[in-house]
Amino acid sequence: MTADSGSTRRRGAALEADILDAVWEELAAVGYARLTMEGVAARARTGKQVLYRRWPNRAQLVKAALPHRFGTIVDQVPDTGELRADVLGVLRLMAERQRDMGSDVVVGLLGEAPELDPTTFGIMQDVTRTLLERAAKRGEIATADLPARVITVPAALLRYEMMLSRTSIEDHVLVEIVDEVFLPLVGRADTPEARTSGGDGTGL
Amino acid sequence: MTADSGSTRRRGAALEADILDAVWEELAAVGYARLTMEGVAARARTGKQVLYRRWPNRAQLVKAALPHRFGTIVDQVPDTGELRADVLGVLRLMAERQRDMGSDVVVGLLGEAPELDPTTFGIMQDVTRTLLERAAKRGEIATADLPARVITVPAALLRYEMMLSRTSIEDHVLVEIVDEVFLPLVGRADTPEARTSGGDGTGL
DNA sequence: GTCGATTAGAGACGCACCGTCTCTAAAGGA
DNA sequence: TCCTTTAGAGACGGTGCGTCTCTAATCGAC
Repeated sequence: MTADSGSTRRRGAALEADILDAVWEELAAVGYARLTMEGVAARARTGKQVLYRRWPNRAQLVKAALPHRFGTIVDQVPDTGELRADVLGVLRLMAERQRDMGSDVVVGLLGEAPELDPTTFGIMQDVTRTLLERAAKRGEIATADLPARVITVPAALLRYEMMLSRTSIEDHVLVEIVDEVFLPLVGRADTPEARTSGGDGTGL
Repeated sequence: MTADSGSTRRRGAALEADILDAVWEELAAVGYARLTMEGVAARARTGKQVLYRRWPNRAQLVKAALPHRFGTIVDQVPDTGELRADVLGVLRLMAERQRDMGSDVVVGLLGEAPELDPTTFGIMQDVTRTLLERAAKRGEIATADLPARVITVPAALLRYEMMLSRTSIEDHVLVEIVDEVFLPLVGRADTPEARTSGGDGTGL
């Protein structure tokens, strides 16, 4: 639906942008599982060869469409002055993205692109570490010097949830991850026993 | 490689068992991504129709092959008298299974079988709860009455790790999940600050 | 033991999509 | 203006899907 580019023949970056838009529309129309190179080419009004000249396969094509649509998450990290709100904000960003792109994209990509992992998934560790360091500087937590395993917990739990559920993630899940797991783990000053019984996590 | 069944025509349960064995061999030979119905049929020396008569698609077929190979995990839950060893034991069981079936099976199944989740994945919550209740009864932890979100943490983190990594999970990852995340969360009596700096988790 | 219902084994079939290849002509730079 | 690049279009062989058809082996009923 990129409106123009009606009659003239597109090239280079402009063509590429149209193609990635088409990927996005195709994703919305049929989902990742039934997205085909031919479908994308048709929607972008171009030939398959044009696609294959740029990306070796479906997974790489879709992977390229994501930042084209979203930009990097690093530019959108919240800074509210409170750790809980920061982490929750980041998780909400992730959930929102997944809602936009359809629930089967992440697991689909993962299944097809073994080499996808490090760049795409490693970023969240840096983001979370940044939030922790800010919180430590504010005195909100004792130290940001936590094991990588702990730092990656919120993103890992959320992504696991995303991969399992075909539907979009409800907000209370994010709240639970933060309040029942992450904050207790990082030892935030004012929530030592926030997790006594089976609360539904919607409080606060 | 089920040895016999050389000349006579198989039927019913015996045939089914041979097919599921063939699935397993095919999985080992080519991995989930390149496993085909035709390949399985050929290896089991039968026709595709025999497969389709029993399972509607590849995902269901493979899903059926897993318990045929492994049995249910519920029958193998360890009971060592110590929470840490119990949880670690269960995680090792999961990791071992994944090592056996190939790293791409879980994510592959997940991508193709939306309806797979609840039965297959929900079991770990009950297992972990059982371990916690035993520990509580022993007085090792204050209470087993923890939020579901916390109880599912170890299995969730491990499965996330399994889905990301193409290779098999190293044992120190399991140790980290238990020592740096799970035990601190359930508030085990004797490990209040086991998580000061970036320990490698191999201790003990 | 014979008969009838079931279903295994084998393969052909049309279909969808893959990834490659070829060709013409439009675009853009020198 | 010419020349290089490459878009747009489609054909191609190949693979695997899921369906369908046919023969004959097997099993249960009697």
